[in-house]
Amino acid sequence: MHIENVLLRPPVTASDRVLLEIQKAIVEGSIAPGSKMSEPELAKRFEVSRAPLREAMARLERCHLIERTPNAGARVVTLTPQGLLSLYQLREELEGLACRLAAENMAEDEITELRDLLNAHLQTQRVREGESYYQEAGDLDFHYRIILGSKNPYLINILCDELYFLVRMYRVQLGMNGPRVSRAFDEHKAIINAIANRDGELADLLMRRHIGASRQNIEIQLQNKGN
Amino acid sequence: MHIENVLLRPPVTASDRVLLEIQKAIVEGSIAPGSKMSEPELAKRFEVSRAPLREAMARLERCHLIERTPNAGARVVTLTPQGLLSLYQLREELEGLACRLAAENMAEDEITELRDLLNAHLQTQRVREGESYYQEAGDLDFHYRIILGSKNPYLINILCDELYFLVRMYRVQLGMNGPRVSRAFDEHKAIINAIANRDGELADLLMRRHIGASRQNIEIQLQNKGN
DNA sequence: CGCTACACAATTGTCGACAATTCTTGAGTA
DNA sequence: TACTCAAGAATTGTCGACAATTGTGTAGCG
Repeated sequence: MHIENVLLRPPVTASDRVLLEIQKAIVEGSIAPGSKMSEPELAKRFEVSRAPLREAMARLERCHLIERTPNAGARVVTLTPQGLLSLYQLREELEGLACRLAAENMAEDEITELRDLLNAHLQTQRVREGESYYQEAGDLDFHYRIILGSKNPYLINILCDELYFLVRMYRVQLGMNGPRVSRAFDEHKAIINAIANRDGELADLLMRRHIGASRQNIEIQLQNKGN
Repeated sequence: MHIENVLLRPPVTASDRVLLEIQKAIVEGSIAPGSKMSEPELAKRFEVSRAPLREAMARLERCHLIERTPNAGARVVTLTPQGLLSLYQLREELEGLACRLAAENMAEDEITELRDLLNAHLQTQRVREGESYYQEAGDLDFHYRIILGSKNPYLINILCDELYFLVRMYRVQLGMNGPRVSRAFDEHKAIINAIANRDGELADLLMRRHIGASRQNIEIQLQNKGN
């Protein structure tokens, strides 16, 4: 049920397929941060020509997973405290806006679905206590739906296609499975209520806090790792 | 003095050159909104192979100037009231954030330069009353510097590389040269003062208003055109 | 007359090879 | 020993041709 790629079509072309594979590899760290992305090497490894590979790399750059310099090649991004801060500053603002717009624009049945989703996640969460993947998937699902509910195509594009892979990369590589889980559920519930009441201002505020708390959580992990 | 492409390198490669040419053509309307972007045709017209052309088109999609569908090709975007609204909703939020961050992070000499810039524009504005190009360039220059002053790389990328070409496209194709010019200068001045006083909250608010006013201005033009 | 299905044309996606640029290595010199 | 510079190797950028897919027009059928 996890919405993997919102605006990205099902991998119809070879470039799409390679993109998904490399995205996964980078997010999960099996291609190490900072490592060089050699076109001949990757082309051979994923069994495609360099043409679709380069197309995929262009899209990897678009979602900030790699950095290219002309005539010199590309490297996987490295995770830094400053980068995390910059990313979450943006997320707070953008997802706050998304919430406000969702409170105005979401259809009633979309809100109902969102509620059902949260309940379903609460069930699986109790059963599979601590399995961080499901929890992460559930959280992303929740955020995705609200973002889509904003009905603002540019906002959707930026958050779902360009920023969220990096968010996932930070989470996955820092191993997010702390005690924040149950609190996050409560926060999600409050946000849904605000949206259902069409209180955009409150939904905005709650989402900003929610993301702010999430950032603090990750910052702690990052500092622990640094020491 | 007009900062054309902030993060885009000088056109070192053929793909870069073609990108700049097509960007200009689309923004200025010499390639009509909604028209089909035929790869063979464009490749011949701009005297490159299809490889760099496709790379350029990938980047055009990134800044929302064209829309691609796999195996079917690309079309130039069409300007709509909804699109304008979505775009400016985002801009308000993002440039507000940029202002707040700029108030925190801009160096003193950067602020001084910004002041000088505004004064210089005021001079040329008096001389060349009504020449909308300079006025538009001046306005963009102002916004660019503040965005850069935020020191948030993701924010800079989104605004300068992905959204601003569309903003320009709306302005240029709707012929923005109304009576808003002098008011805009005053608003710019107030924003600079807030930044210089390190009052991020006020700078944020003023920028949101400034952009909101700009949106209303364009909306009027768009409605006039619709009738 | 309208609809479906097939074949053809045109366009997009992919491939392998060549050109241009950058990185590396090692010789030479101060 | 440290530095400069040049030649070689490797990588990226570009090209032209082929494969795969989509759109179109036409013929056939209901």
